[in-house]
Amino acid sequence: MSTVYALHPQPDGPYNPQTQVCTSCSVRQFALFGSLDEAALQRLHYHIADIHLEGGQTLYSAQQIGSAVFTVRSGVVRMERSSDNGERRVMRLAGGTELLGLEALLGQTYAADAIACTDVTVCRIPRVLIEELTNDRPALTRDLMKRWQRALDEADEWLVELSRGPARHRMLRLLLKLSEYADDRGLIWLPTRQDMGAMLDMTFETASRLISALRREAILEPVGARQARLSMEHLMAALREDNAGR
Amino acid sequence: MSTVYALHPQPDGPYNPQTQVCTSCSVRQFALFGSLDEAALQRLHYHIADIHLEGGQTLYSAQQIGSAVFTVRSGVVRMERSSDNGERRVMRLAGGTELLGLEALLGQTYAADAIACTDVTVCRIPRVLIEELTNDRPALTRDLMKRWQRALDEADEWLVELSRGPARHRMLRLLLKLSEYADDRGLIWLPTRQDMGAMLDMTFETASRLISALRREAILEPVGARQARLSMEHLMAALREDNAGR
DNA sequence: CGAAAACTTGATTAGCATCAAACCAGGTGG
DNA sequence: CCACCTGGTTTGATGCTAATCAAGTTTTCG
Repeated sequence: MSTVYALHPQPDGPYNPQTQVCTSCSVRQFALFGSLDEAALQRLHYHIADIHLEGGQTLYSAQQIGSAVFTVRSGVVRMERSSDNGERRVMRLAGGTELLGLEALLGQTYAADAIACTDVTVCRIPRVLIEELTNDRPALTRDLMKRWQRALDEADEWLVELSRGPARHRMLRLLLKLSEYADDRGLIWLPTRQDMGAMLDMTFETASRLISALRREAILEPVGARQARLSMEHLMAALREDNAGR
Repeated sequence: MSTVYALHPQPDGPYNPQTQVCTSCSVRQFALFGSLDEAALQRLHYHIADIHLEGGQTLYSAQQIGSAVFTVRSGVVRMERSSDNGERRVMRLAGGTELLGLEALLGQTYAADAIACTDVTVCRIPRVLIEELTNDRPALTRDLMKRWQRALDEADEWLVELSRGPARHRMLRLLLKLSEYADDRGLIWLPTRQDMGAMLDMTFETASRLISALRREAILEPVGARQARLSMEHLMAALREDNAGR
């Protein structure tokens, strides 16, 4: 069911080892190599692979020895940890231009599972390539540090905004977070109730009740099974009201 | 009440601008400059200040423009954010050899308040000094990246271990975390009930009830007002039992 | 010593978990 | 094609956990 590309990228299937893909990459100016010119890209000795995943597939797993980082080009990826007794906790989400698996650059194992929520395209960037580039490109290290800081900011946000207060408040904040990853038609990805529970530390029944309530309040309108349209005005109003009442 | 040293270190009082302090620093081999030899330390143009804080004093505040990072040499510091309506959330703790305020190196404002929990000694390391050193010491950048990763690991741990599950479980995990910062006599710093509430997202009454219960169970024995002795065996037993029951 | 802050404990209530049942959509095999 | 199954979802009934409100005690500090 779930395929892992972190260690053994296959030369066929979703794997596409053309470095040229970078020069035309839609997220390049925001991504890691935004500061590199085309000449520098041509000189790369190692392959940047283009990977496609369907929702539910695993990009990499916690405890694996990581030999690459990944730039998300489209779709949403969730970072989660699950304990031996089957309990899951989604720690954060990652969307366009985000860089995942930074710990691999330090020779550490991956700290969490990275699982595609929607259909996802990512670039696999080998660690050795980063090492090669940083030798003559000190600007890249600063870029990497900014990536770490961004990950840290996200972690803090989940701690402060999504792990605190009553269930309804947490759900509203989650919807706000999901709106950051809305597609071009303005639709957000709507997780399963189980996943919502793992994100917000509540049971799936509670998540279901909350979503039903928000639908009745016209904050949310499901579109198909895994998507929804948000009314940002109603959402914002609900959040304000929610903040006022504490 | 709370003094801020981040922007304007005073030449008198707790401020001690001797670079020599580094060569004899008790945490140097674990800290940022562990890899620097004495000659390199002598060449530093900028002062590393030695700062002493009492419990409750602020090291720096969120939103300040940071011009320095800080190495904790002794004591415990808490990182917290408080919203305009007075709600606080402690995001994590930092103890010996930890490096705080990394975001200052990227020209960002501090992301949280850093407040001394116990009496604390820290080194103030100006950003310009780091910049100077990284020019001819690429190993330092890798060291910095490890610091970022460590902060991220801590953030993840708080998310997974201390922001999830029933109140008693979170309190037990907090005590385990506090045991990492035990002093030489084996005593842990015991936060106020308010602070426990801000760390674990519960009311101070609930925190008080839990601590009282744990005292009755001999997991915890208060020593003075702000300290306690832990029975690690009892604590571990309680945690196992707690994990089994879910 | 007196006031303020922190802590403890009790009574009540609200919010969420748990247990349970029914519903629905998509997929499989007869 | 339909019966069936499975996994996700919804909703209801009930109970437990932790918030809230309240009072009293201890500690701290000017």
